[in-house]
Amino acid sequence: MKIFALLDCNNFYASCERVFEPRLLSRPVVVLSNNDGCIIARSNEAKALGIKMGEPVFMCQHILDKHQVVKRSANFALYGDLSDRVMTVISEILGVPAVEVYSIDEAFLELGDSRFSSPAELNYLARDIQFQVERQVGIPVSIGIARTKVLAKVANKIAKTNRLGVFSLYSSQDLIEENLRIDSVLASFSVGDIWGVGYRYAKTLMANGIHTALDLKRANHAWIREKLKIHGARLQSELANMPCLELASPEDKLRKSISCSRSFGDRVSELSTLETALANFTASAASKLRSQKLSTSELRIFLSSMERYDTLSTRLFQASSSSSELIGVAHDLLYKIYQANYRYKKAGVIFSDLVLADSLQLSFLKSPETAVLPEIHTLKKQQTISDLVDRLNSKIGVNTISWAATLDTKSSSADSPSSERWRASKNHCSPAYTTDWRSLPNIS
DNA sequence: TCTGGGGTCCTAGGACCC
DNA sequence: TCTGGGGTCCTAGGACCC
Repeated sequence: MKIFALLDCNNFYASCERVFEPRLLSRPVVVLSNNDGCIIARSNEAKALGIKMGEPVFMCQHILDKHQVVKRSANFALYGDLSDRVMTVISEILGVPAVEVYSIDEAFLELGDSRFSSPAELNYLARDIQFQVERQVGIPVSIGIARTKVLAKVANKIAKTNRLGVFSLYSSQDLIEENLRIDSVLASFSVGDIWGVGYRYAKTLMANGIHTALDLKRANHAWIREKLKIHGARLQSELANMPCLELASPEDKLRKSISCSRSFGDRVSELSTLETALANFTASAASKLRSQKLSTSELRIFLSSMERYDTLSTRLFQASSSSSELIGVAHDLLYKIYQANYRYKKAGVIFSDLVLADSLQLSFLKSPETAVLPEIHTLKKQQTISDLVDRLNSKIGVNTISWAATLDTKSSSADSPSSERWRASKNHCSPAYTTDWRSLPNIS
């Protein structure tokens, strides 16, 4: 029987900000969403002040001011890079046969086999992992251990809230004894804190007298199956220490969609501004696509204003990852759904039906536009241009070279002090210390 | 008097996660 | 006045096929 560990970085974004700014270590820190609109991460000190996750900044401004809370705009270039480093450290540790990167700040680890490793040995291993990540990357982590993923999540939550570092629900080779101990833990674990039980399910469950994880485990299976569907059935099994979720393999983890969307810094009505914004989103999503060696077969765009939400998608004749081609497609869709007289507040682009670029299937049919058969060398040429742009930008610096359509050249300087009104404001952003040469920290 | 069975594909909506 | 962004999965219903 396998044992799972869930490793979770503590207050990840706030901790990332502290790696290069150690003076923040004892101060309350919050990280803000795009447009500096919402709180998306808090240090322990900020949590203690009562600042809530997802809270709009203007609603807790008084607390931020009063306690001189340090604000940082989200710096995903930095967080993504530190995340990669954490995952690399974990996967190089002996005694961890497999790793599933679950999110930017979490990973499930497989920790050998209960027939060969005692609970004490696995606790020791987890302490070592925690130590290595903190020493090599500078990010504090908590680890939960159990025989199922859901229970490992429970254990992790307990490790985190009680600042234990490591907490295990795999406590004995004797299952009966272990299950008794698990029940005592589940009895004081809120049902809404279980992984997979969100706001709505929690409401339904509590309205029916199910308040703790133990209540859920013991609830009528058919009723749970009806209300929480297949998901609930799995949850009950996992809570009962019977694994039914496995560690996902890298193939399972292949992206099914890639998107890029933004709320605008200001409301936008002009078509030319929307063209520029969508070109930027498309170029950014296409570059993500290429970094994962994928091509997209379907492109969808959406526009939203106060009054309406419009979306339109199209299938590509031939899967592509070429920025210039995809920008053209996005613009064609834009012209079909754009309506003047609306003040748009957000737009985005979504690629789906992704295929691995190296197993690209060429069409046997002629393209409806050009009436020629797609040829491998024209695809290669487009690919080469995009690759070159990616290489220059990663070698010399972000935006060293960009697509003309992404530059705002049309709007006059008269209507707005900034020609990029669609761009969100980011007034408290730390440098991209680890991903841009120009932002390399100086030590003097 | 009698009206099947087995599919696929697509979309929208709803739930969840970090 | 001011409320993010990027994902996944499941289900139901409709249109359509033979």
